[in-house]
Amino acid sequence: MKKFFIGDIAKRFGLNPRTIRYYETIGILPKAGRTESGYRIYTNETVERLDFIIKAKTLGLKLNEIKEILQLHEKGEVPCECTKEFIRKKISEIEDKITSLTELKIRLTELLKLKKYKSIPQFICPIIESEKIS
Amino acid sequence: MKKFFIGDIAKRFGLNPRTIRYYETIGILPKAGRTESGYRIYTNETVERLDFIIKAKTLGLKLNEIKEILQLHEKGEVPCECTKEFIRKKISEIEDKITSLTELKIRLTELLKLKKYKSIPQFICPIIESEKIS
DNA sequence: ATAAACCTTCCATTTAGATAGAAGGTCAAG
DNA sequence: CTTGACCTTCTATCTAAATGGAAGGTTTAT
Repeated sequence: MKKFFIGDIAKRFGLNPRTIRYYETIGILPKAGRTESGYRIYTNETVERLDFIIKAKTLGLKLNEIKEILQLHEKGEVPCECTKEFIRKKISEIEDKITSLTELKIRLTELLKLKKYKSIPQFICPIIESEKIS
Repeated sequence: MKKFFIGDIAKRFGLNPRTIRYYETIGILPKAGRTESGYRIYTNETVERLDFIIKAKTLGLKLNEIKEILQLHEKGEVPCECTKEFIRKKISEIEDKITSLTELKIRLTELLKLKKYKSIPQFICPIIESEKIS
């Protein structure tokens, strides 16, 4: 089996080698094997794990959520229920964010439409201060 | 004119006194006057400034953006153009965020609908790995 | 054999916006 | 006059996810 150094892996995933070491220190990547001189060597197993991590991140999971899933996996459990729970929570957070961003956008757009700023000299910025905060 | 201590102001705005000192250190609040014993004393001017800051924050401006606006104001300029620019940028950011959150939500929702996880034993979590990453 | 390009660890810094602890001085009410 | 609730500064910590620098050892290609 071909051995990979950290730079090979980093390049393959477009990551900084430091990031991969960081993942090891926070425990979402297993401790890498070492060459005689102390260099980390990686096998396909780690590559697959990293692939998993990146997909999960793309889905919006946080590193500590990914860690929980991986820990279930280590214990021999199929983490799908856990993952589903994270995903449900994530969807709900996303909905909340979309709602408040949409409201904010409406407010900001209305602010931009205002024309008569000049008449209120005691304000720092009439755009902001003439806003009716809900 | 009544003098206010930092706690009065903090209470009025629902802030931690530390936050108000923090705002002073980062330069979005002016250096407060002091009593003989060194206590910060606040006047209506600071109260108005803080009110401005909180409204701007509610609009989604970052503290360093607020600082820029305030610096324009100090220089005697009406910062509305600057504010409008921030607001335009903010709206555009919001639109981007809404777009990607919406896409993410669709993907996550589809993942939750999958039923046949068990058939793929070599995966860490089939929900995540059977995902087709764009 | 030597230089470039790696790798290692340790410690610190980044962003953003605060918040916490400690040690000590002050103010106000009873 | 004392007690509790303030206030001060200084330094450190938090989240999240890395990234940077320094000092030093290793590999690889020429």
